[in-house]
Amino acid sequence: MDKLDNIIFYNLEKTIKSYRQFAQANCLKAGVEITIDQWLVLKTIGEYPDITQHQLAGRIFKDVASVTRMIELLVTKDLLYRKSHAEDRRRFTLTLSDEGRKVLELMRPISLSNRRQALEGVTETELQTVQQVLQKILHNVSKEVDEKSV
Amino acid sequence: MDKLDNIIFYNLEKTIKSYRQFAQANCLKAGVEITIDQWLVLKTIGEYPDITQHQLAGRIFKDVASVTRMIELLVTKDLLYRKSHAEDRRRFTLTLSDEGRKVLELMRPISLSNRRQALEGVTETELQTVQQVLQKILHNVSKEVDEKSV
DNA sequence: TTGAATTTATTGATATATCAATTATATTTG
DNA sequence: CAAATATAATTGATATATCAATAAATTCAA
Repeated sequence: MDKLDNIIFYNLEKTIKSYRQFAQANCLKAGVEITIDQWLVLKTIGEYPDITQHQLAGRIFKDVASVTRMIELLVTKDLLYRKSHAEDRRRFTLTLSDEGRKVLELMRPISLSNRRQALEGVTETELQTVQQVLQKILHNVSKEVDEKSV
Repeated sequence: MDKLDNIIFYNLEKTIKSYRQFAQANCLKAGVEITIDQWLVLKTIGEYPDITQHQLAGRIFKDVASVTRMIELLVTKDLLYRKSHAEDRRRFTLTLSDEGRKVLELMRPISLSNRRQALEGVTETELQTVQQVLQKILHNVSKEVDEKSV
């Protein structure tokens, strides 16, 4: 009853880790030298060109400290430029380099195919249920900001 | 269409990370000084007293290297004993200390309550669907050992 | 408009993740 | 049985996770 295998969160972790390994292996196979996490950063910057590192961290559920270091790495790899922000000198403007955009292009079909393969045999209805349940859990575990102020 | 928010794996990660933070915070609140991962190790050793580190790593989807280091830490914290295995000198016998068992006891109600809170409003049917989908995904992304040998 | 509070980001310390190389012991096989 | 192979675990290197402390710039408020 209390066994790990029956615990949904355990299975969630197991699944997501397996998927990550699968996805990572497919990137390498396709010759893209980038981690899934680094891809997430690039992709998010692509979607939100004027994002702060703080917001970025929130989007990809990482710590700002991790984001700082990932960005350093991506800059070193010449996938990303970072320059001081024009209006707010605390911030940085993050811009994809040509190389960075190329990587995103290369990754698009790969990530599509990864997802398609992983979801083979899963119906649209099932998928919706999963998304709903995830939403509920997310809501349940998010800090109830003012539970006591009621 | 291609936006991160629509990707189920992105939402899986988001949910599991939020749950982890929630669970970790509740442990600390209850005064248990242990990470969720360390708890997983202890719990697994409790369930499988004669497990090898290699098997343990498999069970908790971690690398053997990570397991080595986590065990070192748990031994340092006096939650775990490690002694050479009687029959196979490559191995170690891992045994929970009294303190380790106490931590597991303390954690039981906490993890139950964590899960109950997190799953509030999720029906049994939904839960089953999720488990099914996870199983399918897991199957899809697991190495197809002999795809080509057909 | 100055001083306090807030925001943005970095850095240090420690834990975990992952890969590759290595060591020690066991097992298999020629 | 000795040599080759396999298994169990460790170690080093590098990436990421998380917390706390700090620094710099901005905003707010008295």
